[in-house]
Amino acid sequence: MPRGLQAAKSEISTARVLDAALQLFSTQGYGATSMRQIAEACEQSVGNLYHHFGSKETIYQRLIDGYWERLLDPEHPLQKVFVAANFPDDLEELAVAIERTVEENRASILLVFIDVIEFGGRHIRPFYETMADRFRQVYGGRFRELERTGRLSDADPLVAVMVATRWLFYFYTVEKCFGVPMHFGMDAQQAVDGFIRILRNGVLRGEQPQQRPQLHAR
Amino acid sequence: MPRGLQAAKSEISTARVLDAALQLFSTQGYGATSMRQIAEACEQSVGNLYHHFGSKETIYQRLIDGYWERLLDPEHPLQKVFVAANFPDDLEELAVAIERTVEENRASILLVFIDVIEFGGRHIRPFYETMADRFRQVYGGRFRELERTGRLSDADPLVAVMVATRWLFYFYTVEKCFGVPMHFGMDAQQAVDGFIRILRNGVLRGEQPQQRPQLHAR
DNA sequence: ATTAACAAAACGATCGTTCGGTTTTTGTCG
DNA sequence: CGACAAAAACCGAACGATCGTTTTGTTAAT
Repeated sequence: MPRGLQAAKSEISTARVLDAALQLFSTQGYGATSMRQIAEACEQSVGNLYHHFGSKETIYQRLIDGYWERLLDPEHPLQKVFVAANFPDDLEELAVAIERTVEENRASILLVFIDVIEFGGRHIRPFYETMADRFRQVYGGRFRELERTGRLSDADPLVAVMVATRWLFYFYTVEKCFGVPMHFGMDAQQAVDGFIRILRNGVLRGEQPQQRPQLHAR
Repeated sequence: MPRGLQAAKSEISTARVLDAALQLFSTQGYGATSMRQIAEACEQSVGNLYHHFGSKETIYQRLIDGYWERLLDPEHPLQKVFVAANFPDDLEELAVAIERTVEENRASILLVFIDVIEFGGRHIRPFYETMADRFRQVYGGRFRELERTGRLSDADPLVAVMVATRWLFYFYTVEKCFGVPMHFGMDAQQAVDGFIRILRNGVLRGEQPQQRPQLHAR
């Protein structure tokens, strides 16, 4: 069945191949997963996989690209929270969006760590650079008006958003992807609620302006 | 050379083998690293490696155990900060201790992620359970007295310490181990200083008691 | 007839591990 | 001390399995 002018209607289910590969890569790593394992899992011949994908790394790259596109889609809940940019009032929404994102991309997120270890981050680097640009673009402008309201303390709001985003993302990643209790036995909801509360008001009583010790020198 | 009554005096440099293995595992993953690569890197024969270690996984296990013991050593800077428990005044010291810990254990920390991916966290789980116990033990008692001073807001101090510790650890891990800009292009010192400031005082002006929106339902 | 889709065998390389054999060290007896 | 078995250290070939990929061929759609 040759590819026609309309959308290619190939016999093989590409999605099924990618699903199988994702499941195997994310639980064994890239190098430890074989093409024969992938072929067996999606009930295809090894030869046919090479016919459609060309190489093992291409399959892996397709998985990374898919995750990337899903996350950068303007329709994605996480992007909507970013665009709305109601920090710090939207912290609960941010938490929920990140929780769902991690939940729905468990395996893909593990690919990120696999890439860092086995490829030196080669496949994911452009993704995070794009994210950083978009981030500064959205919040950079937004915060100039936010600062004028006088609601924020003198903490750098850009740092604050980064702190919140990364902490939540990492917390849910450990919680949902790693399966290892790396949070000192803390309960998830308690930890997230506590984190948000601290983020807004700090751990010290706010009546008197806090003295700020000199930050450590380098 | 049979092992005498005194400490075994083996010819082979165990440290050299482990160093080579750590370097390879941490840059390629476990499954993608071969015994022949390790043997070549430490200039030993494959047979001799099996004579002294028995299997590839044993070498890996020894590396995990070594990291564990280094971190749990009461003389380790990080443990000293934990025992002193001057939260939140010691946040700068905590940051420095964690930065140094990550710096000096770059490769071993990558082993943790390798374990999560390729072994489902089998080798590292007991370690984090021990950490959690010790953590609650130290800070549980400490915070009962700290709360009586009235300096802390009503945020759960145990959550606060966990938040701080994990955030710093993860931040420096990404910074020093991953080599990928995952922090939205934020500068390291700026981010850490900002984080500590936020942790103490929050991002909102503290004059009036903040209204606390209902946390999201599940 | 042409070409994509698919399957299976084959290729050279490499995997973790074992094994046979040699070298080196050690403990013991004369 | 020297001789000598026992044991550990060490090496490299070999084993069976499996790796990513290619090749060869057949089937099915256009």
